[in-house]
Amino acid sequence: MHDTFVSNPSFFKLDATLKKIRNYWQKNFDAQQKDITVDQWLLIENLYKHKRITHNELARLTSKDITTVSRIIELLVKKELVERQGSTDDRRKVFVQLTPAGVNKYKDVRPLVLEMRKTGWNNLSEGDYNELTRILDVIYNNIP
Amino acid sequence: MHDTFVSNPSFFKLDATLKKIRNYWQKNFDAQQKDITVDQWLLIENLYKHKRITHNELARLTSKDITTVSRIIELLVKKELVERQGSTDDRRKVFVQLTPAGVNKYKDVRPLVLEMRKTGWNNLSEGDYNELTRILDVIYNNIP
DNA sequence: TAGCAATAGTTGCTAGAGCAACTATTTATG
DNA sequence: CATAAATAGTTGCTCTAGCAACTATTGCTA
Repeated sequence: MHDTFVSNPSFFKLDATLKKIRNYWQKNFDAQQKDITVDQWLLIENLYKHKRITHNELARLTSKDITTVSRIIELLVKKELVERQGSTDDRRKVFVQLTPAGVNKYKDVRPLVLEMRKTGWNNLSEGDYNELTRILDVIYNNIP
Repeated sequence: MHDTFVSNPSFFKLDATLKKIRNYWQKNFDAQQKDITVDQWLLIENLYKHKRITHNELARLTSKDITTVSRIIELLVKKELVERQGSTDDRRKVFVQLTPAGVNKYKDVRPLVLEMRKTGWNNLSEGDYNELTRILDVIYNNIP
């Protein structure tokens, strides 16, 4: 591993790519008046999958800070897409789940998301996808 | 390209990896009292390379919004690591360059950055690096 | 059982991201 | 030459990120 390799700012390329994706998603959300942000979507997606979970689990699933999750949930509650329910057996916990409107939002936005993912993966094979996954996993696990 | 492939949230993995890297960098900066953020570092690195450039060019080089660059520069000016100079031939432009203290900061932080990059690339080959670069480039260019 | 540590969540703070609206200047076009 | 269009940058706004400090509750342990 020679120096040019090490000094090459791969970090930057990751950041640039992610920003471009995020931007593209947000512009499409806005253009189709979906009235959500990309991160709000990520939470909705996870809530649809897991039905009823705590802030903590949601944070872990989304790789987000608990404080960030707390605030995004707050916005989603205001939009009446999500509701909170204090746990009865452990009164520290707060469960979160989609409202019927939240479920509708998921179903409404989902096709657009699939379409955008397809656009991103254009000209790439499943092997490429596996490679990317593998490399990112190694990097992730390299970092203490 | 079957559905599991398309629906797989690669976006999420990119985001998670980047956050982990960014976090690791920041923690090391803090632990060694470098007194900068990761994005402030990215600007310093670019200013060291390009000596004297405008906000606009800096934004393009770093894939950052001009407004964001403007604000980061402001913080760096407060820290006396960077100085601004209005252009004389085009009075809309503002040139930015490192102060001597800024150059010292670059030289002080640089070894730590190289070390951290090495950590991230542990167990990966130059081929992996090329693959990652290639795939991210394709994704980047797929997006309008 | 009393007291302390651990856990779940919230609030305050600083910083980065990006859009919209604005000023100031330069360039293009009539 | 005058006016419009384009460009560089700043400011205000909302949202996300993450740290520190805080409350409330639960679990552990002497």
